[in-house]
Amino acid sequence: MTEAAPPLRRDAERNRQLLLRTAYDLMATQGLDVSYEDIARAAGTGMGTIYRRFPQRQDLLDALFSEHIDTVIGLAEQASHYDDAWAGLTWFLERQLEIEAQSRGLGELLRSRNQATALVQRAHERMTPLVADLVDRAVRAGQLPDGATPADFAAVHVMVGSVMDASRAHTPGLWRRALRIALAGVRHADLSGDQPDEAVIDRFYNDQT
Amino acid sequence: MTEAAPPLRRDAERNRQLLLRTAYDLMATQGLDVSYEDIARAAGTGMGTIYRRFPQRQDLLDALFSEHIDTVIGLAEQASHYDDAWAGLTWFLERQLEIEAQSRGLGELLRSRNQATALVQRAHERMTPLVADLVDRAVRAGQLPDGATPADFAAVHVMVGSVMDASRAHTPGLWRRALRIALAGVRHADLSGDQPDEAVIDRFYNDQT
DNA sequence: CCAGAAGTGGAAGAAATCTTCAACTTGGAA
DNA sequence: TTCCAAGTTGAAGATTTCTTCCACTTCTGG
Repeated sequence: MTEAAPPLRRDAERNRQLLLRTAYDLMATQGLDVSYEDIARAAGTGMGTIYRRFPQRQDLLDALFSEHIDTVIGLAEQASHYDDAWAGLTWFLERQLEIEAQSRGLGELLRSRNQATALVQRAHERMTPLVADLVDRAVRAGQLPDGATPADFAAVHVMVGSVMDASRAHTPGLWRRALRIALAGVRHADLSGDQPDEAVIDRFYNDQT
Repeated sequence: MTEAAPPLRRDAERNRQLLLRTAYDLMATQGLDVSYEDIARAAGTGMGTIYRRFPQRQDLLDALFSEHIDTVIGLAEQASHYDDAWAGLTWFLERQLEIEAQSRGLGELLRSRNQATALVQRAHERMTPLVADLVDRAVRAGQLPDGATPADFAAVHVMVGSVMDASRAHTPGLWRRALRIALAGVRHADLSGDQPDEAVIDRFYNDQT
């Protein structure tokens, strides 16, 4: 498999952590597209240091967000164990969006306005079946209208996220209201026509634009 | 007031039209951030020509989109004359989004993911009171729950737009389903808590990020 | 304490856009 | 037909961000 990387020198490891913390903070408020120069300056290191440690932006994103993404996957797993499928769905969406509300960067990653990393792709592969099962059960239990699909919940996710992005700076809680609207919507809308298939979800979260 | 600009020479006017058509087409598929170089190349002119005619990007956007924006304002006015307020609201949103579906650039402008021009600002100033009146009437008629606000419709607009952006390339009609969801949502959600005031709308559409 | 491997800094090259401008071309009034 | 104001072109400078590289510094094992 992959070679075990030799451990970093003490000072190098300290710098690595410093860069990660700094990058995380900057991305929490400014989104994923913070320049390496800004991160290095804020961390007080040179450009060379961040490039040596994270040659590809991908490497930085993975290091920054993989555990958060695992957390979200964990939420989906927890939700899938709910007896009440609708309760599971709403609980999961709300938790996931709360996490995204903490960090603009993480939100962008999970909703992939920008770079869809392998990390995120795997996360969606794991979560989609879980959500699909919940949707299925909710439909059978009469909690959702016939024709509701997992793609509708991807849409809810993206929709609420867009409100979050547009209002984060001035009305941080507004996304909860949007979530109430969107969730009430999937329950009450007529979703019988032309259901989007599951492939739509992938494309949805991989908007290369 | 402003001096009447002398009319352009025939060939210059031809070039101007050519640039406008080219820019419109490019922005319809790629969004507002097309480079001047791309536009000039596609139109077959030099860089200097586009800069001479539209020194600020603002000038180009105004020339490109002002009539479309007037069209949308006209839709809001028509809608405001509906006796059935709910029918007016849904008709307006659907028409507006159909127009945005034709052109990614126009959608970005109307939802101001990017530059909020004076043009768009004025448009919102004109449309907001009209929508507010419709929402008011719909609430009084029992077509919308107490607590529904104009800002909720701004949210619906942005939400459906985000689905449109994420799916335009592969599932062009998906936004209609999202619109059904969002509209069913505002009718059925509990909107009694902490209403966003109207100032939220402006900020919403002026996301400076 | 020392040698050398590991790590660092920041200037400099590369690439992509934006913007200007001086030499050249063209339309149209007289 | 002539002339010149208006218009055009595309190369070149300015900016911004990305990326590399090497002289210099700092750890750490022996």
